[in-house]
Amino acid sequence: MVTVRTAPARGRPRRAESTDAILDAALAVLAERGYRAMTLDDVAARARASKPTMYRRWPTKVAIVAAAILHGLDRANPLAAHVRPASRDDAPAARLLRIVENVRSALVSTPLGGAIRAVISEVAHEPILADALRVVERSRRPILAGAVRALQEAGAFDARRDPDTVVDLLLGAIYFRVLVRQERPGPPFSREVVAVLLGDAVPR
Amino acid sequence: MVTVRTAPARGRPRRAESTDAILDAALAVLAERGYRAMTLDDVAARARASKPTMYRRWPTKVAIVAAAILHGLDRANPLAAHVRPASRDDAPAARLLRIVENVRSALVSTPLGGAIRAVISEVAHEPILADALRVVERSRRPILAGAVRALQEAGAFDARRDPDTVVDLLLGAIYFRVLVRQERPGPPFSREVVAVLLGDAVPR
DNA sequence: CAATTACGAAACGCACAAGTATCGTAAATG
DNA sequence: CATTTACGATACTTGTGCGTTTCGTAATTG
Repeated sequence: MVTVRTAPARGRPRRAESTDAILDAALAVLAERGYRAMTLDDVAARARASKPTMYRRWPTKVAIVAAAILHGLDRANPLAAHVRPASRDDAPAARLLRIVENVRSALVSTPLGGAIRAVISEVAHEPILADALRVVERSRRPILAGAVRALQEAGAFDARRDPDTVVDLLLGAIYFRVLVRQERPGPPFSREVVAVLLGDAVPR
Repeated sequence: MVTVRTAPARGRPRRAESTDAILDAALAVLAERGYRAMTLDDVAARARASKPTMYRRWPTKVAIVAAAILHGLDRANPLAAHVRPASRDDAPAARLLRIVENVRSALVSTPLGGAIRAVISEVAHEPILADALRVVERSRRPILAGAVRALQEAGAFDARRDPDTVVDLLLGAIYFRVLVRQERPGPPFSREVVAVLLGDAVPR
């Protein structure tokens, strides 16, 4: 989380809990109703805050949504542990599978995932959202690409292939299933996706 | 195209060119401005038609957008030939590559592709759009899955893998690059994507 | 205690876009 | 020629939601 040093602090300080509550509410409403149907009155009500409190923190609706997504990302990193973090000690194949599965479960069944699905079309015309989505994307990519590279070094996967493209295939399959085919695949789908690349050498 | 038999026809008939012009305009505006910012006045102006003319044909904005997408699909099938149609006579690998490339170029640089990118987030809350997107998806899937199956039968690809999942990887990679990574990959990307599955045995 | 800033509640201004209505005219049928 | 329906142009109605303002109160500093 990037915190900006603020002025010396006069008068009554802002409630930090409100900030969190607003971003959580925004994420939830976004996932439930989509970007278009999400109103700031909804968010305010859900956060038990007032609109002026929101506008004191962010200037526009898109800014709030972008902040909510980054907030969701901050929140997801520690929480991803509930599935089980992919550790350096795993066998490369198991490690890859675990990361893919984390991404799947995040996209399918977390507020951040719902929010991403809701804003993905807006991104083309809202630079602020585009930046936020890029941050999310880039937070996962190196981990995944690293796992692919480890497999290549271990001789388990063709070393001539570009790891970034391989990541596109893996994550793309999940996004495609959810966004285009409009389904909510479960954990077995992650296994099958990884198996397409590694054959039946997918553990656990 | 599904045409519904209409009433015996009294009075002045509707201009079929207007219908086409409206759907073309809708597709273009959709791709340019996105669903939210697209106004029906824009569409009417671009189609050189009036709003009543539009509302005589479809009842709501979403209905127009859904019709435009299906119209774009009708229009794309013959036009996909401009790239070069994948024929039954191709070698399986070449055939697969050609279909993937067709999908890539359609998504990246065709009005239908732009429209799909624009509506993909709305789909979750607009059943009419969800149906339209499903029609598009299902129009391509069997062709792709068939090409995968041919490769499996030819022994060029692991026969134990589910062809539908393989299709998700292929198309997903393209959609992911465009929607999430916000890039516009060119033809080489199609080759690299297919190469991830088939190795360097990708022809042409 | 004075000054400053935050808070919730409520109301408001305002722009914008979907969908409708009106009107004079055009194209079809019988 | 009478009837019916479509057309473009234009104006209109109506709802909605962003962003602002006001107000009485609370929390902080000096």
